[in-house]
Amino acid sequence: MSSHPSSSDPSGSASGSFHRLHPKVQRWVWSQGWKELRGIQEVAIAPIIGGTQDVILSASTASGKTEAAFLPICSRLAEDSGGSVRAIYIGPLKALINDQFERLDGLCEGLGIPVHRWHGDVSQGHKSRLLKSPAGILLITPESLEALFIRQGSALASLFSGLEHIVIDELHAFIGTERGCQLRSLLHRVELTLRRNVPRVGLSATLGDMPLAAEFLRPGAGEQVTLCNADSGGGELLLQLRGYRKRAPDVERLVSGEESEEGLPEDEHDVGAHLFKTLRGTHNLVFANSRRNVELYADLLRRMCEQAQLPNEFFPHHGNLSKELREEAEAALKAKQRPVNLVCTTTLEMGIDVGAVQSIAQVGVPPSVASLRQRLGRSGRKGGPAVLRLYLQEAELTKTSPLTDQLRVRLIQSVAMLELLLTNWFEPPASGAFHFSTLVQQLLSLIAQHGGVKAGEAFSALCQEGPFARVSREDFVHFLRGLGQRELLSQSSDGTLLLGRVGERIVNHYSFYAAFASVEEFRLVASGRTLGTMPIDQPLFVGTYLIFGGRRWRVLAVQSDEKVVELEPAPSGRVPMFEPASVGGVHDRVREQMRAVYAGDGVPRYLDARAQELLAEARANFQRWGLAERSIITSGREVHVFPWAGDAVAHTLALALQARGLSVETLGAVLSVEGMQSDVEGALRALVAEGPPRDEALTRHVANMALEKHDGFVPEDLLARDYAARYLDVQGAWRAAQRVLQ
DNA sequence: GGTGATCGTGCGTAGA
Repeated sequence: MSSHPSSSDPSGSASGSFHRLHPKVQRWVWSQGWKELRGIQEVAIAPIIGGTQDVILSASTASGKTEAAFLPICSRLAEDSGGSVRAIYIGPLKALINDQFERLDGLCEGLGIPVHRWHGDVSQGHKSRLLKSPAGILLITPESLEALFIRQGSALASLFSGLEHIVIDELHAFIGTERGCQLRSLLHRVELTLRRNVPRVGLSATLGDMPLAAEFLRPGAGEQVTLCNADSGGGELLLQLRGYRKRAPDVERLVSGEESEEGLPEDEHDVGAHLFKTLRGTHNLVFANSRRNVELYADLLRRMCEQAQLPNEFFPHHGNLSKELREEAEAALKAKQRPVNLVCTTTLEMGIDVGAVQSIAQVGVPPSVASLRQRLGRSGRKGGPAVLRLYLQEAELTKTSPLTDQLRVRLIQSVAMLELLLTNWFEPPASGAFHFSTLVQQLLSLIAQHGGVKAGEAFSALCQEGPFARVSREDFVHFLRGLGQRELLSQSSDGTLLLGRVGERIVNHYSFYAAFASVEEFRLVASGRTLGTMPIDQPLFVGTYLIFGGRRWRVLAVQSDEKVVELEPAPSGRVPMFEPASVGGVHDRVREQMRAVYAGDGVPRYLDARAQELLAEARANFQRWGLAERSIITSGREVHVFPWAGDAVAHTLALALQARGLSVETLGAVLSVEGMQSDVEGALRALVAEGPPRDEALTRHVANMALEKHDGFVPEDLLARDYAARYLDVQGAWRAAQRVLQ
């Protein structure tokens, strides 16, 4: 082992937890040349090394959270790590597992602790070796753990017999999702199999609501979870919001399919020109909201490099690009040997470490304050300020401009979100769903694991004590009957639940292991090289142009059976015509803040001159329509209702008006209703008088409620309840109706 | 003069 620096010995650190680590682990720390343990590593030792507590480690990106969890865990395993798998690490991404495997292997090698990784890209040979002589640490995805339950159900108890720790990385990515629900169920089923609890450690960078995260980590006993928080606190933030005017679309040009000389409208050029000027020569991330915009800007910026006779510095990065193209881009950014900018979707919000970047650019309305915060965390490490530039386009106004353009809702929503970001508020994760789709999966998986289960046992394992605690016994019986009718289940003469004909088929296909739904995608190939995949929902013709991988292509052939599109390089690409006002579920707080921005007169210092103009226009139009005093206005044949509340309230209100025979369109912040204002007011008054509407009265008007993977098997009434819990807010809508009428 | 509405994650086995 290497030298022991005496003056800056890690054992000299303040709280002195270092000495509790195993001597070999201490030696590894010295060998790394670390002067001291990081804050989170220091505080994590005591609660984890005891081997009995559930722990959440919350600290910023690249703060050494993995080591914080595994220095104490490895200390416990250093003398003996055999007999069975002794610690499980669960990661949301294969790439993250590969990263952590490299890091952990270095630590564990000298300790004689075997480290195994297990996911879809790991060879059968490695997997069978672990099954033959299980030991040490297992790094695995939730899906592969699911596969273990189904394929190795009877061997699981011995495989995990001596399990002492379960570590969950990127905990926040699981909270409130189908995948997170699946994970909770799997963790619970591990403990049922072993007939004892196994301490859990959750790792995360951004956990706003710690009690909620703790309850997710250990359902029913969240208050007993030890919270270790070592965030350095908010550093300096440099912020700018840049406004742009977008010309009204030239219909003639759009109809004829003709494009401006450079193939793009000038508006994108303005944003692109500023991005090019400010970012080139350094390392930055550009978040562009959709894969389509990522491709658009990556292509534009690459061509600007060409024009300036520079080597390309801009690369696209999104989930449909092939692994090779993504890894090339990530490696180039991480290496920092030459200037590299990645134009990306949410792919670079979390996960693998690409190192700190100079700045973050956000093009278009951010999806949420929470994701903005996460994105910001990628810049300004090592003491420097975090830099965020937000680019926003608003349409040039004409006599017929729609109300949302007149009110500059994109700009105002972005200002509202930045204001909330500055007060340190961000959206809590979704909660309240029943997750019936994942209950289908977990029930079938439980049956496959044991070869069959009694209904009472299944209810107790999954609902009573498991993650589906909100499902009553009565509902469960109804649910089982529905699955029986659809041949997912059958029942033996002694009442044991078995897989039915359909159940057998879906469980035995590998696509069963994931809890989330996926769309059918085409593979894009150019001269034998796979560029990536793309969901294609409309017919593609030979000769069609498209942009992908940051370049322009022409379709040569479409092979529908093989789901392959063959491409050749092309000089021009199609451009999107419209940009949605916002994406995803906007929170109540954001819309309340928007109203405050409209009604106020302060001008945030981070607005550039054009953005200030647009803000002034928005406020003038807000006043002109009298929206400070009222929330219903009539324009032409449309009545506009402003509930100043989030998407759940707006959606509920729209359904309630539809239930009264009105034709309603939801445009984010505004509901547009066809008809007379008096009719709309009458409907709202009736709604207020009758009290909060019942779910069933509203979901009747929803065309498609089956949105999750196995929803098609769930009885209609249960599905409606799940839909209402996820997407509606009846109390909020009732209060909003009262406010609107005031 | 008026469309369209996000992103991302994952996978076993047999047989050639």
